[in-house]
Amino acid sequence: MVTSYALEKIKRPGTRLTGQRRLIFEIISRSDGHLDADDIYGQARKEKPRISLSTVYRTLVKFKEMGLIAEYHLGQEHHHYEARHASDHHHFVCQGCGRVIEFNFPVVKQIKHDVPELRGFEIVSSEVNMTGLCRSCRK
Amino acid sequence: MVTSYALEKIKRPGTRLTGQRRLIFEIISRSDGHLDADDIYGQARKEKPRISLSTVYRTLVKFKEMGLIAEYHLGQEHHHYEARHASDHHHFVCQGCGRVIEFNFPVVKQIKHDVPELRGFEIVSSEVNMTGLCRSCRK
DNA sequence: GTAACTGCAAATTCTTTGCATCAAC
DNA sequence: GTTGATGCAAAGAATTTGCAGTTAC
Repeated sequence: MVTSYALEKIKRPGTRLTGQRRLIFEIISRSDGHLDADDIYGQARKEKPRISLSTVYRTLVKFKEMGLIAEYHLGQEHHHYEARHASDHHHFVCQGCGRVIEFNFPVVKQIKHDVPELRGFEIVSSEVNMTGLCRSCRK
Repeated sequence: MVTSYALEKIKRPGTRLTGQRRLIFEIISRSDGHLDADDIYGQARKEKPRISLSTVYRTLVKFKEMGLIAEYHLGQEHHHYEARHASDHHHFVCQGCGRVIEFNFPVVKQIKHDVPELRGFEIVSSEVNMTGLCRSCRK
């Protein structure tokens, strides 16, 4: 059971809370993150076979706009999405095994402190992506 | 005139230095960065009208593999490329005016120091992307 | 009841591939 | 001469859009 507290944000003038949106949000929330649009579509169809891919895409755009989810660009492939809980949570993709390692690092804080070029800016989202080799793949 | 010192890397067994590659490298080098494949194609055609988009893409893949250029995923759009000079150079995209601000920040160093999850990893590339509002757009 | 949302199919955009020809080594 | 690179056209993925019908508010 997913607490849909965050979903209440959806219910505001001009935006409606439909079954499809509720479902998509649930799928993203209960996953470990790193779902792409097609993964979401696949899972959603199990419960609602007539849902369409365009609805998934349109919903993801909405959720992004509303700050409910974050979109990542890992590797050269398509986008991945995850629910926005604690922010400042980033990604390392191993070029050997393809595994994605998540890690925490307070970039925004560090950058506000260390980067004069951005002084006075409002930082809304931040993303750190690294690639390389994990311990096992280094050998 | 672009010093093609870096291009010498290309001349190694199994890889040839063609006019197209020289041209594409020059375009990327002399630009301020943030060219996408189509920008490069457009500029390349001015000098070599019969060059093809596939050559541009194939060349970008080669250059990436060889570490000559870096690929960025700014915003939700397609990829952007720039020559790899000083690394640890990152991007902020203003949601108001669309301007891209570059800044320097030693993420790799910081993360090696601060993030236990990645201890023992070999970090090959790093990318920091931020979005938000620049000073002028905050009003 | 009205405006927002949906499904479907078609369109777009970005990127990759197959193949015959060309050119760097 | 051999093999890697190119141009072209066609295929392929990911994403967006137009529109008529549906549904949340």
